Amino acid sequence: MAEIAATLSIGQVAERTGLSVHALRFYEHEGLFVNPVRRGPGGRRFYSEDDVDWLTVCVILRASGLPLPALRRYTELVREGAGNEAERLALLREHRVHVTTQLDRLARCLDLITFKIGVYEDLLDRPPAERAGGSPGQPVVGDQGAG
Amino acid sequence: MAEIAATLSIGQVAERTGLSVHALRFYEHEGLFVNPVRRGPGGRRFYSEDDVDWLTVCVILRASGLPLPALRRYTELVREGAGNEAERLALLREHRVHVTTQLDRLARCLDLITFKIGVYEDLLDRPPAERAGGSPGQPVVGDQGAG
DNA sequence: CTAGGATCTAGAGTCGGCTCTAGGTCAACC
DNA sequence: GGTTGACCTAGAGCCGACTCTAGATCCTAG
Repeated sequence: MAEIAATLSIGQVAERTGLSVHALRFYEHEGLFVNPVRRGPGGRRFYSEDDVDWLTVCVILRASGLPLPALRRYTELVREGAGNEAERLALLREHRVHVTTQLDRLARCLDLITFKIGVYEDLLDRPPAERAGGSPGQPVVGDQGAG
Repeated sequence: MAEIAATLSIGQVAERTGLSVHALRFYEHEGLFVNPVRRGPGGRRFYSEDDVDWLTVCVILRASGLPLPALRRYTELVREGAGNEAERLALLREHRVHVTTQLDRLARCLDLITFKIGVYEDLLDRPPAERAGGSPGQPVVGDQGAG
């Protein structure tokens, strides 16, 4: 547990989290940090490894569609400290429902896409002669003749 | 195959597809219809069941994240008719990659969320006395003490 | 005949989440 | 001492995909 790199510049944090330096300043402005970002000489921001860990969680929550206001709320709860775990849990559970719903919907979309891909693959596998003979007038798939 | 409801009003189509009437006009403007939308007396739009079928596909493709320009391109290919199936297939395959990537990412996000939910559930199941005694100073989970 | 509701057009506005600009400071190197 | 290059602030701009507005038209019912 050596004291390595307790202070990271905004550029370094951007590189590690995948967020842009603009986004980091924006997140700070939006109250998405648990602890106030410290400043070095000249007013430059310095971050800790804890900040990076927190941002990593934020990135994942954002990637799963948690809107900024909800993320801000969650941050506030964490900032307030122990005692509000039930509310944090509720927020996470609500979000999990969202994510699973999204996953289900996407999976159903994937089914359709895969089905249509299959239809086109079959169509392109068949030689043209065979195609001309096959059940004329019958659309291969719904979309007005084989969309 | 009786000739029922060959003509639907924009309101009816909105209801069936889940798109708003505004969105339907917008889609038309954006070239997302395979066939030109016919007009009744007074310039009112009338749609066929085929239009509804097509829109249903559009809705699914949009829901899975296909951007409008790509959807327009696909529409153009279908409009052009037979002969460009390979290009349609390529477009769909590319999109499928996108969707599966999205699914993977979401699934990984879900893992984290579920993990954090588990942590909070454990925490809230334990009686307060027990909580006070448990490995003091050790964060329960990364986020600065139990995010 | 009139009122209500659905529709029309063209174009402006909204929203979320950044992203970029302008104009400036500061430290380090050549 | 001049030039990078990373950083600063405040605020404007952008993007995608609608959504909404205004003002007009049209059909149907009472």
